[in-house]
Amino acid sequence: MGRWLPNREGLKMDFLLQELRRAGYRITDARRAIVQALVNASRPLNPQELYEAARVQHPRVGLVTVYRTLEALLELGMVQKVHGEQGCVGYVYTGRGHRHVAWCRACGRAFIFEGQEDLSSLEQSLERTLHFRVEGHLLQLTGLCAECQART
Amino acid sequence: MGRWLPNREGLKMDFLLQELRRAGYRITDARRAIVQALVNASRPLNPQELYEAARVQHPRVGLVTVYRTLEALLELGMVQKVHGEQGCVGYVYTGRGHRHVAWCRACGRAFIFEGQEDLSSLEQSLERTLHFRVEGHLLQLTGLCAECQART
DNA sequence: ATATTTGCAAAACATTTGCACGGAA
DNA sequence: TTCCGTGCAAATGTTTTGCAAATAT
Repeated sequence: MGRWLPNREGLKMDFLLQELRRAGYRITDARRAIVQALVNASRPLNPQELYEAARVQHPRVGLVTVYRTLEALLELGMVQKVHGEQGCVGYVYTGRGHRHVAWCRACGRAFIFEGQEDLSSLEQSLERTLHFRVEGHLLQLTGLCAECQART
Repeated sequence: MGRWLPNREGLKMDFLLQELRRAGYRITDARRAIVQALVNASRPLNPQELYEAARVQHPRVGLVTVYRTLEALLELGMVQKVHGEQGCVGYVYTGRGHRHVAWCRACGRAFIFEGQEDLSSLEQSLERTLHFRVEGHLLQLTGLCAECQART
């Protein structure tokens, strides 16, 4: 792949920076480094890990700025917290829209996919039986990705 | 309701204590108080809140014991962590089996229901397209319960 | 020019651990 | 009697806050 062509991660990074700018945030070296580390990550990163990854690019960045940037990206719906069986395993870039996450417990990678109308029948059933009006949901899957199944 | 008849919460409490005993845990005053506070709660409680509630029954209980008891109950699948839009809102008794949670953002109550095979089509689709083998999932809903809708 | 953002240090908060005593089985 | 469980205190780990200096717009 020629290095003068933007790769997939470069596109994601530009998109994220655009979204931040559109929302009124300023684009700084710290945010660039954090966003870059995030989209380049092969798996969800927690704040500490993201901090360490961002420091490669921008050594003066502080952990606090990582927290603040994650907060902004969550607010904008660009990033999701990923839950493994034992709790939060980190944050992952999901992009805009209704995305779900499948997390491989073996390699730790997260697979992002569009949330189809999978849950509408469940939601209708809740509405009918409990009269509960569903506004949002958290759906995350854990298991084994194709490669990690093959590796067994 | 006659106080000599076990009420719904009393039955839940007995069940939880039995399950703890079956798993090899000893039944102590601290565990009794914590379990009682948990099943009597009208909404998910965090460790601090559960600690305060348990102290009504057993003032000598320590916060650490609450953490350790919650850990045991989670391990046994008797209790689930409840996630609101902004993060964890506490732990709720769910009983054995595959249960899902709908959390009302207005009154804070959690509604527990059986997990039907809602997700099997989604899981099959993941299997076909990504060859991802789903082993477990986290599904929680947020919205408004019937009473809180009426109250508007 | 000016309002946001940053990084530091410290505070606040949450959770876990070591250990001697107490209590369930 | 035996070993598990307890509560305390302290350690550890995580996230937030106040603030003066740096910087994007």
